[in-house]
Amino acid sequence: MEYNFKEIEKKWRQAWAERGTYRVKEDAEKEKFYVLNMFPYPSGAGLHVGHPLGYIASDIYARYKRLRGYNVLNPMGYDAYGLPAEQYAIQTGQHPAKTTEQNIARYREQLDKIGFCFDWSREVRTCEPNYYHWTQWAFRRMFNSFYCNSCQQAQPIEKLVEAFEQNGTAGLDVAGSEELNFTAEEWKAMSDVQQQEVLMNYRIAYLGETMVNWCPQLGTVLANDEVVDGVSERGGYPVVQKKMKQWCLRVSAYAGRLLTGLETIDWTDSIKETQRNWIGRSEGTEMQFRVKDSDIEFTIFTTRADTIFGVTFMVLAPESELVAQLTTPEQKADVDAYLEATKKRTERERIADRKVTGVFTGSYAVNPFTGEAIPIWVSDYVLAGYGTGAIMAVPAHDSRDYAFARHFNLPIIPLVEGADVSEESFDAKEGTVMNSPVAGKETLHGFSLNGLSIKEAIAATKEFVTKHGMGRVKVNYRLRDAIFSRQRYWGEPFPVYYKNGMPQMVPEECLPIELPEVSKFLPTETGEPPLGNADYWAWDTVACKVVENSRIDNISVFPLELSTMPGFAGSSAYYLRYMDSHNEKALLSAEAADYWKEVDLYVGGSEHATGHLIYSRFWNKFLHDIGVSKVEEPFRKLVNQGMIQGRSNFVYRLKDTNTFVSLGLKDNYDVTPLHVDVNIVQNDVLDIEAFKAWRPEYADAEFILEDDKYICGWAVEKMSKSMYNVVNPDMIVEKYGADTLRLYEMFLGPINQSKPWDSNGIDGCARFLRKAWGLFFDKENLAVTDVEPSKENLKTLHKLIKKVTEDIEEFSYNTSISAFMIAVSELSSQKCRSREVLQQLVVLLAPFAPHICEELWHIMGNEGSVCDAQWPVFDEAHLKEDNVTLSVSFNGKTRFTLDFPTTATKEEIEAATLASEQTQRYLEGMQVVKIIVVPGRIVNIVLKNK
RNA sequence: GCUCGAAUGGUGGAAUGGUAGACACGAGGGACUUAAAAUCCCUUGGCCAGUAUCGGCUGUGCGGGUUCGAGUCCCGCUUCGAGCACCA
Repeated sequence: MEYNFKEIEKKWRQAWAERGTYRVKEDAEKEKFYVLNMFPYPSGAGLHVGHPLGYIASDIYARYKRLRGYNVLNPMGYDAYGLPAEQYAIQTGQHPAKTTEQNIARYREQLDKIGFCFDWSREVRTCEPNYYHWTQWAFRRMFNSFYCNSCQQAQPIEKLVEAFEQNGTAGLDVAGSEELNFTAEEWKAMSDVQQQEVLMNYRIAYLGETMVNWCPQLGTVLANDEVVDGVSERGGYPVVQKKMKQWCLRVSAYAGRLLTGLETIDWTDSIKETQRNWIGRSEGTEMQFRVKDSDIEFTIFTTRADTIFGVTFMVLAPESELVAQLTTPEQKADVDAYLEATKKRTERERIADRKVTGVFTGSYAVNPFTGEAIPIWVSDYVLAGYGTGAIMAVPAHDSRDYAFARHFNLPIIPLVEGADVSEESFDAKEGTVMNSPVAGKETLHGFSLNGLSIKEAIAATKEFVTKHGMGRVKVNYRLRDAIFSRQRYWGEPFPVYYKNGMPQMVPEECLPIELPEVSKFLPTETGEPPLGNADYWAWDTVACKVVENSRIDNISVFPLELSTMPGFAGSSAYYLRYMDSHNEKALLSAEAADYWKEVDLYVGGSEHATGHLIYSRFWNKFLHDIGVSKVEEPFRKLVNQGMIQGRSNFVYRLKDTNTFVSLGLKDNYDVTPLHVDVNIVQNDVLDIEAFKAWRPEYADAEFILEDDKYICGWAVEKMSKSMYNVVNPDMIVEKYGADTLRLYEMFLGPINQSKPWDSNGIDGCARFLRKAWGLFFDKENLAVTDVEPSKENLKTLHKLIKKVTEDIEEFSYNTSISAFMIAVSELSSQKCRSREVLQQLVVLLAPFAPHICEELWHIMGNEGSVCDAQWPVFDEAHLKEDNVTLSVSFNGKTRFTLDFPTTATKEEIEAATLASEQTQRYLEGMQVVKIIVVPGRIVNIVLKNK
């Protein structure tokens, strides 16, 4: 019987949908397993063959786990808010909701053809009110929370108010934007607005005036991970630094937990390392410096407290408030000019030309250890946002300080024995300390580091500084708070209105605040975000609710927040929502959270390492703190699928003609390479008729062929429309079937590796499925019978069970497919007819090729679905043989093989090997030093000359 | 500059320290066919020898080392990829 994949796949697609085969419910009887894919942004271009790679890999795992008896949750949805739909709206006037709807429909159609076991009843879309209700809800809770450093947890803001009323800031260890100090009396004396402003300093979601990445072309601010090399990630437009009032999330408060949490999860080292870099923990010392002839004191941060004796100048960031305080009248003009100049330079320019610039303030600091005066400079190589925005400069042992000292002719004092600082600084943290202090100089309490190793010196200085109240040990993180506002239309609206200039949360029971309709999607004439175009009273749902619940008489005097939330808002807790996606009362029920807990396997691209994967860990930790999420870390195991690149094809046109030269001959002519649609090229051979029909200008093209064929050139490039190298999964499904596509995508190589898509090898997988199908039939009839399986049959089967089970657990799908190919060809040559063996083969193959296996399962007369079969049990006994063949080596070089009974002991093998005729030939004139027997593998005889 | 990862035939890629190149593609040869497609069989890292005899050498980016034995472990490089990058 012919393998008719079109009919089979259509039939089972429908049957699975009708029967709800992939619906899951919480089931206390069964152990749960949660498989998740990073949900896609539905772009207008549809899916290309790269997108399903991860989905197929996780689908195989989900199906496998189900066959092993787990209750598997494998949901899917859409990250539906995003810039492309909005930009399309600006250009065409088409509402983003409509574009998004259409794109989702297309995605769904494509996804359905591949045979995934998604439970679509749990689908979420981030742009739907019943979903973003909970995004707004979480934001609201963050606004009403602060982070307690001593208990490492988010807590309700009321607790903080209570503390202020009793003791002011005394004894508090909480995360804040700035360090504030006030007494309970001072707190009580504050006006309502003043108190609100103080609280804003501590809220986890807060409105803060910070330096932001402003992208004028996009008309919006961007988060740090959305800016690459000083331009926007989307569109590549320039980004400038600008001080603006923006919503922020206090991610930095969670830096410590984000870092230590990495140790508890099963992710690749490279992603963990990337996150560690991004979090950027650095342990150092904060030290106070007094300004000479002044009461002013300021604090610096250093990881190299040991280099205190080599400080020859101090540097302030241009943005630092100290600059104005410390600049002397004589220097004021110079400093002002410098500040003006740095303000004009964008981030990009600062990165591009690292010129050494700076200016002297005219003031001096006092070295707390030696009493020496040290000049204080201003330079933009010191960043305001990190540490305290001020540093002690040690040119001998820091390359940046060194460059600065050289440029401005400042002294350089080496502090490490043998370090040569005549050409460059010595930055390494190894060696023995000297000149600390310089011989004969007096220091505070006679403090000296001379003779210690650098590590010892760092520790000694820390201890001394702490003991004498000169500073404290401090851990700094590079991780910044996330900027959470975007001046865009197509995003979640904030549940916020303003009263007396201070933001107020819309009451919880009024959520969700729905996105209003607008007349146009651009900023307003007064420069407000697009939401400013909404007819104010068109926010009727919002307005009415606010009026009712807050008993506000006239809403129009209380402006609404016009920014929307960024892309990562909706994607930060979607994995929780899948657990209970129809719940209207809560983000999810406690029962659902208790049952599903966390994602056991998360599959997606590594490009989200510093974006989504940080934000959602943060978000989950917050939700964990308030009791919604049951676990500290949301994603237990993470697998990163590689990117599928495009493999472009080229034709070579003779200059100024319509004649094309085949690849092998092109060097003899003057030719221009042109991209050609990969879909009219097979195995690099151009389909000439299709080429002529491709474009009108090629209709009468002529060709210079080799071997009667036109061979195309190729290159690996990004998969994109303009390179004509996009391959759609639909086309592959049409031509070969979904099962072949699934197998081939997995056979391409390890899933975590990036590789170009190349349709060349797909025939091999198609052939394999036809051969597998052929095992079950004799011409037109089912050939499977109840005969006893032969020993060979069982051996082949159990070899396969072992290999496939191990490989799936390790996501090594390409090797398990190889194992299937071997098994099928063995069973085929064994003429296996055994129902027992073939049925187990079907179950093993079902995760990879579900349609064909479901069909075979039913043809063999089984009830139900192959999805609910039992995973075959491996039995070692079937692999045992009477004889084992061992290779015999001399000095590690294999010479011949010998057969031994399986039961032979090491000693018997040794003796028999030595006695054998073949061995004797090699022993002539040699002496046996020793014999190594590795059971089942090798016998190695070590020889030397007599 | 720092951190992490990788390097194996014409191609994608296999190899718990134990016969390197599984499996697949491509290529070459053959069978069937009027022919093509499909299918099946053989060969396929390189060099040499040989086909009456199932043979030899070499080979996993480069240079060392550990080991009876290294693609695999250790040290030092080269190249490529990824992340961070004036973070004190």
